[in-house]
Amino acid sequence: MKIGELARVTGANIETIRYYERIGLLPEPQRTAANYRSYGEAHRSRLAFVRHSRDLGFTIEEIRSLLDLSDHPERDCGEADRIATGHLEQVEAKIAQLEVLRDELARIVGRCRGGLAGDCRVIEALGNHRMCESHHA
Amino acid sequence: MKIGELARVTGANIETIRYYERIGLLPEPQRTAANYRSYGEAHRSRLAFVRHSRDLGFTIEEIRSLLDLSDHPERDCGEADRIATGHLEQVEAKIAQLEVLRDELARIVGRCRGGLAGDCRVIEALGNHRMCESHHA
DNA sequence: ATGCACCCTGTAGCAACTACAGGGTCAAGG
DNA sequence: CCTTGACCCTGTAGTTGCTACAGGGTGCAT
Repeated sequence: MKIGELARVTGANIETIRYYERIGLLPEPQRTAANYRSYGEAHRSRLAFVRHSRDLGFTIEEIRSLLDLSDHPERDCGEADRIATGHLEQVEAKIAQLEVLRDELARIVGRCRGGLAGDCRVIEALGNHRMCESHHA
Repeated sequence: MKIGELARVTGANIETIRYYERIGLLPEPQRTAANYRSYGEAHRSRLAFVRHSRDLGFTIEEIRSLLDLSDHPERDCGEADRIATGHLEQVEAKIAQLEVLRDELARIVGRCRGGLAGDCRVIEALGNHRMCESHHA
């Protein structure tokens, strides 16, 4: 299959596929006589792994390690679990941080009663951290 | 006050302050005889506004608009409210998205019972979206 | 032969910084 | 007087994970 079809079946963008190849996440595929990239099932599956991991928020470097484990079935699974657990913790931390922001923003937005910028509570609050209830980031 | 002191009192990084000046968020300050930047209270307050807004997750362009309103007290406050409300909605959307990821990750991580990578449920799940319960991003 | 969809390489851009390299300034201590 | 150290300057390149060209080639149908 050519790159366009691989893009269609995986939902990835063509440029992204070439980018993954360039940074070594995907192996260089064979080429047709016309120098077109030619992919098989192994490539499709590897790209699906990468896209799925990216959708779950793993970084490229984390995915590199996960793929490496996947390529060496004799290794210990603990590393994969460690990466995933670490990532889960980061996601949880990010959620917690965004919730603080959300509450602070909601408080600020709720103060607007319309009128002129000079009297605006929103702008005033942005200039003055002491008006905040919590110590967001 | 010189740039180092401004950085200390606002918690911003020196390079970031110069960056804000370069992109026009902060006005060019006066210079001392030695060509050092020299800041006053107006700069401090403007930088505090910027840092606070960034901490709340506003983009540089949103902050540019907010600063513009702050510089024109006779304008309507509605624009500030519109920006803040829009941003709040984005934060809420991001939280919702991360919560889906978190649940999916927790499910994947929970499957690991140790052992070899070849049998690893974590790696298997990453390669296979059909094992997911929800349609995360 | 010409239009069109597809493919190629290589480079530049995005956000919002951060990190140098390579230099100047200034006050205190020996 | 000289050096050491802390500070400041400009300008450029790197970060992450793509995305968007520019400028060209290929392959098939009309």
